Amino acid sequence: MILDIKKVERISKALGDPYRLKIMEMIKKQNDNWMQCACIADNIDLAQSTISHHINQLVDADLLIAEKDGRNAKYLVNKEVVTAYVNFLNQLKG
Amino acid sequence: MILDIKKVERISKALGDPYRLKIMEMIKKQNDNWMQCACIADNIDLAQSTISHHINQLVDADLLIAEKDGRNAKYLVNKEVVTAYVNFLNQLKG
DNA sequence: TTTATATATTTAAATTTTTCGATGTATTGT
DNA sequence: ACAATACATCGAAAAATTTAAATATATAAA
Repeated sequence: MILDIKKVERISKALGDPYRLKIMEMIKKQNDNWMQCACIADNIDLAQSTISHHINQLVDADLLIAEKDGRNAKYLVNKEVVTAYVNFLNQLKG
Repeated sequence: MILDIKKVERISKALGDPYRLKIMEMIKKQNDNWMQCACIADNIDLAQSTISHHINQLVDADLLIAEKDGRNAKYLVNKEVVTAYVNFLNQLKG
């Protein structure tokens, strides 16, 4: 998968915030890489609407895959996109 | 080299801007990876002070290594930091 | 030494992002 | 049907970022 430059910008911007980085790391640490929204909110000291906004940015950047499960939301790290982003970065090394 | 989370944030933020991404790509494309500030300014339609500000953010994040050469400034992609950033990202895949 | 050149810094305005409270929507449980 | 739960969206204030003009600094050239 090859990312266009606008996508690289979105991904970078999404990763350029301490709370969003924390969210990514929390989800990574789950055994199956899945995490429920409510559990994320339990571990971050921000208003629910603010957390929702942050998660949205990660999903918009395709760093997270969102799935609805009844009234819950679950999130998974999108490995394919992380790999594509890494490939872009490796290019920068020439 | 292992980056702390604050550094990862700075690097991500530095890469989260179209002009800064363009600067990184321009420098990468040079045969020896070096590029003069004036040459960068020639290729980007922003005020000189704005470009200086953008370059500063890339240097602050250690994505670029700056070197003074008389009254000129030259910049080099810091491969070691890019590699460390890539390592952090690969971790996110679990 | 005076002038020109290359880059950095300061200041302030414009824009974007972050944040939260309030409200909306959809789903589950009683 | 009604209340409770989980998450999303809206609107507005606060904070951070981007931008450029003006100015400063440092080096080179005449």
